[in-house]
Amino acid sequence: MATKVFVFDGREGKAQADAMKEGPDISRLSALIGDPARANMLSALMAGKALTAGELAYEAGVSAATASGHLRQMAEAGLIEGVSQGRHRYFRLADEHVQRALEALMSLAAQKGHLRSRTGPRDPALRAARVCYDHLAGAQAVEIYEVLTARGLFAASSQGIALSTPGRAFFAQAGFDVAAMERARRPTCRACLDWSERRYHLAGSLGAALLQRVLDEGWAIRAPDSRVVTFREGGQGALAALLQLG
Amino acid sequence: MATKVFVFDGREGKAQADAMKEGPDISRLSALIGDPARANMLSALMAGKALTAGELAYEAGVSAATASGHLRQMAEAGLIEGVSQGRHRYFRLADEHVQRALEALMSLAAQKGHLRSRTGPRDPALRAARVCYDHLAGAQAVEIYEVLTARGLFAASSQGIALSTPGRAFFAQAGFDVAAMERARRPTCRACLDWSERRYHLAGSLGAALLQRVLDEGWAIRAPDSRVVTFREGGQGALAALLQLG
DNA sequence: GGGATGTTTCGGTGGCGACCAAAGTGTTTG
DNA sequence: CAAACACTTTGGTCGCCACCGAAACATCCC
Repeated sequence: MATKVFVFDGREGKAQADAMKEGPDISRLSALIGDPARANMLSALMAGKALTAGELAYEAGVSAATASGHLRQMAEAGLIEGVSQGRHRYFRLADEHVQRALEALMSLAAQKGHLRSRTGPRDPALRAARVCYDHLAGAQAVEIYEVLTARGLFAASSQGIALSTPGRAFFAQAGFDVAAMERARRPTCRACLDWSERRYHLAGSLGAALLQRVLDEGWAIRAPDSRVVTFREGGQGALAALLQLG
Repeated sequence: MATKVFVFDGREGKAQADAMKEGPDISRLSALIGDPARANMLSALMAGKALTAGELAYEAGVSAATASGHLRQMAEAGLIEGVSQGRHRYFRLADEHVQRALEALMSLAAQKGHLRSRTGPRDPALRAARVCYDHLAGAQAVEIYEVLTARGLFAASSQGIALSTPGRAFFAQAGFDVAAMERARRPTCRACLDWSERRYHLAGSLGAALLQRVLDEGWAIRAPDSRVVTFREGGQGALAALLQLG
């Protein structure tokens, strides 16, 4: 017993483990996400809409008191942000980093067979076209992204993807202020993994601008209490014409 | 009180929450990752090397008995895989999906200020060049990726990035069997977020082939007990010449 | 064979945290 | 102003899980 490598008495062990950590503290955030009630809240927030504390309590299946505690913890950890509005308090995911990490976890869980049920939203309208944060998602959005990609409008960049030279010209000609977008800090283009389709769609400031255009032009309207995007008669065609699809 | 929206009695709430889940069960895996001991083990495995149960127990700062239990749980959940070799049992991350999810969590934790200490590995040699799974990582790898990207060798694809037409020609001419890679199921190119640099480097079968070439040609050697890659005299230049850098 | 080393199983202990009810704070409505 | 509503805080209970020691396998080395 002379050469025992390390001793545990419940205290030294902990201290050593602490000293050993060098990377980011992955466990704190994961433990937060790991509670079923909190995970349900986060999943509900993945839709991109802000929800009240009461709605989140309902989603999680816990009492308002318990939910409040959970929300405080997640807000302190930087996973979510809450803004008070009257007697309600609205919560949303803090930023897209959180969204991306949750996406990765959901994708992993699905791939590992740890899924609780079917993939993605069951509502056909949701699968077809919906809002993801501030851009368009769903089968249509995936299709659009793939067609544009096949046309060579996006190039790989050190940050992910970016507009290629023809892409820059194309979107400028389509009426987007590409130059302003590329000056801003936010990435112009980002490939965002689609929740229901498991393929990519367009995000970033260009993706947001595209959704804005669709709504501004009245080609589609956003349902007030869901993230469904409903195209009006001719809206699809107008969007296809703008992007010169097929 | 006629229109009370929902009732909690502690049992209906739970049942309701279960029925409500539709997405993947994100909480199970997150709870596993959320324990500090398990998170330390996973962080240690992020280097890509297989480690024995004892080594992982030491990394986590827990007894061998406790570690064994943790490892069993993570293996059952599909996070890690263990192979017995003699009286040792070697564990590694199950696949690159796990790696990607952990990367996303580490990135998020770092960005949220939840880091326990400095970013990435402290060892300068590790920061410069190391192995990430089966490809090259570190400052050099990031630099290489950015130069190649700036030359337009990669294009955005529906799967992430892919070889552009000039890229395909370039690598074929450099002696890589590009056609075979693109026939295989594994993505030829993938942008992998670099642990220490926080920027992308090249992964996928092309990234693996590149590392293989570097090792085969004797331009660099892989240290036996770490993931450091040490370039020999002239190795850097030979690699730069192959890729026509600078 | 025997002894050292590595890993797992078993039994029992302890502590952390999720949970709710009830009371407290702030906001809207009548 | 009072009453209803939305949320948060407090106090206390309970269950789960990480943890260890000891013992049981398993494997290698001499």
